[in-house]
Amino acid sequence: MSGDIRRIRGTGSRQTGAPTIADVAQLAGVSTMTVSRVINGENNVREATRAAVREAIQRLDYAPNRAARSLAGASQVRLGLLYSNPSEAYLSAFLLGSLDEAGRGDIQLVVQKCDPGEHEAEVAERLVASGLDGIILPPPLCDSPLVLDVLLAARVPTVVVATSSAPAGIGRVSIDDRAAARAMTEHLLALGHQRVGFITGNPNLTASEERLAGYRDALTGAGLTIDEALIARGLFSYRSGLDATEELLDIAQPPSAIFASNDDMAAASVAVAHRRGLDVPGDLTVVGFDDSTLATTIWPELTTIHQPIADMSRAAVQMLTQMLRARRDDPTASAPGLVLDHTLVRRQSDAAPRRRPGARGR
Amino acid sequence: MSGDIRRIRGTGSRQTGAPTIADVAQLAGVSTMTVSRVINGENNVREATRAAVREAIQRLDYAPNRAARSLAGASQVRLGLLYSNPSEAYLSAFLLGSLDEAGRGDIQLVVQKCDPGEHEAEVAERLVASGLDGIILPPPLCDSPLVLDVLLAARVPTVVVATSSAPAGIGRVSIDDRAAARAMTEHLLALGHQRVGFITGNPNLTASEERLAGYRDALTGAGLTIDEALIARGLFSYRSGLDATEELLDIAQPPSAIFASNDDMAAASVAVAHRRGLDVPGDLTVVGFDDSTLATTIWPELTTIHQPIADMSRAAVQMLTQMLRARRDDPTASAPGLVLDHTLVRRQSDAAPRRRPGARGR
DNA sequence: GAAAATGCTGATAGCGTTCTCAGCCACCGG
DNA sequence: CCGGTGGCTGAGAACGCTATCAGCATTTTC
Repeated sequence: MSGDIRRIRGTGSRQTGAPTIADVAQLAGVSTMTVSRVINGENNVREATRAAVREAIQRLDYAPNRAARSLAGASQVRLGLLYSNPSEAYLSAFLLGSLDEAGRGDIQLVVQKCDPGEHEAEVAERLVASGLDGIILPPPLCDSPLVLDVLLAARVPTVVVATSSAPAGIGRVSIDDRAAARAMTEHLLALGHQRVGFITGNPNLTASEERLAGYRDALTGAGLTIDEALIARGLFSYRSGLDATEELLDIAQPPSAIFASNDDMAAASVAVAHRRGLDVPGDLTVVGFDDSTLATTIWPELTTIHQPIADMSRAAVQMLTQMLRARRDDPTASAPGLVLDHTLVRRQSDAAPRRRPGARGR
Repeated sequence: MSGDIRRIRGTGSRQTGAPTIADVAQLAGVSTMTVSRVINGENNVREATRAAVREAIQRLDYAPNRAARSLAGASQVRLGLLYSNPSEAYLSAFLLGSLDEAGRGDIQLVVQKCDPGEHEAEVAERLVASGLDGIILPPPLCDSPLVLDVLLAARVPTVVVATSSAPAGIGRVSIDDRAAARAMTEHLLALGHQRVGFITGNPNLTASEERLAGYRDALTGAGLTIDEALIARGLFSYRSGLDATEELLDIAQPPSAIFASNDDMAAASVAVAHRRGLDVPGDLTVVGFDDSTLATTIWPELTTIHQPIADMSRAAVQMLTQMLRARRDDPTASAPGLVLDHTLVRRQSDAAPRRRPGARGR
């Protein structure tokens, strides 16, 4: 009877055909309970036993049945994803990543929109009240003190994404915005640009400050003084990018390169440049940040910083489940932080400046 | 004992506190099985009994436990969502709608990307092999014969979205693209435009044909002859829109209005117009289709056809679950079709033509 | 060296629903 | 009046998992 790995099923119509925990237990020569322990990563199982169970799981290609699991009391993990109005491109990448990761575990993702008009705190409260196990906050909500306060008060495990600072007890996934912005600025300086304009992002987001700081770092690092006239305020929106670009190109000594804090605004810079008859990158170099799809749909394609959005949201889901588990064992466990890598993607929107920079308008 | 509606629970830690089917049964004075029958809308329950059960359900505010349900029914529903490369805006709206609907039921959504490079049929086959209960196909895959053939052959219940024709046995959710395009064209004619340019979409999608047909309908309906020079070929992409617009504006008698088959291409038309120094809508009216976020981010905001994307994907999920249920009872059940309403959204990109249309260039 | 603590494992009892099958009743035709 | 038929209902067994608690070695403690 020991060789009976593949049991014959299929007489009863209710059989699903998928292997169950009992099949695994039988193959591994242990009880179902032990298998359950291995699956749930409990630490009171002997290493040898654990290995045998793992092997059996592998061989049978076993996956736990969600329904049974949550029914039996291990309460289906439900994670909330509270978003407001990021760009569509960001949101879809973010959703894809988190969905994928959630699908891997037995995690249910509850996606909730918080419209700009609504009171953020109320929406957050409602979400918490609906009995979620944890919450993921992509930008721009990741920097909303109101929302964070609600979540901290409710003691709901939370992970913020793409912000540079998180309160204690809240997990964080991000890239190093400052280093990335610095690298991009240094790239522009290396091309020979002397006057590099910068368009900031929404001041409510810490990422905006970080990127600006990176820009300043690079200039200072190169021994240049910072001309505040070259720093225009934007809000991450296309529209704000239009205004900021007009502003930058209207100053006495306009920049030969513009570094926008995101691709939407960079696209706006390109649009303004074109409207003014300037060639990009011939007359004006424009670079962005994020590497959203917009970066490759417009012409010329944007040189930008690639931010692994899907990986970040995936990591956020992972981090949150880890936090949940850690918290069950030790309610005072602290929250981790994770910084992922960025890359500078060079495309067609940057070039060395023309010979006599700034001589044009004279 | 009859007054004991609210039972005291909460001693055992596994108790959830929510009323169960047994509570309802007890209150209604029937067995759990009868309650189950009422819940599932089976017709072999006496009307009086049914009413009593309904009443009990109301009083207890009972809601069936999803986990238990799917466990007992062996029917955890898993739906696949196979997408390729629609616009980010479309995808995120689509995901949001379907996720929301899936969350309402106990449905798991498996989202799978089919990259353009890969063989669609293979990806579809792999998806089918992974044991999904049904598949949703948003554009552009909804019009891929290869994918549809695989799904039909595997007899996997499928719903296509935003295509005008579905093979027998495949459900369909869409809007009336033809009527919408006709309405938009009639709107332009009503404004006084005599020469209305049209940019077609990707010829592989039936929606493109439908929109073109609607354009033709309107012109023919108004007693105008159709000038084929006013119809430029596009592919739904921004880039293709640039080329098509150049083409339209270069003909001998250029149009005073351009109707692009989607917003991306309309945005491209606006960009080209601006580059040529034309004011929109002063010198050129530009209208789009879809009402993607792009429509409201660019300047001027686009007059367009609003397509309820999230509602469509929601409806697709609903339809698929209905199909699954119907099929269980009667394997030969046919697939339904559903047409949702569209709306013409008027913004700032359309206006009456200048006095002497076409006299400009002379 | 006995008693108590610890580490690992398994038997059993649920979790809340639906499915199967059997039973009851009323009605029908012969 | 009997067997058959069909409508309605209920008892009990799944469904696949985890919680609980008991049991057995093995240590540790006094």
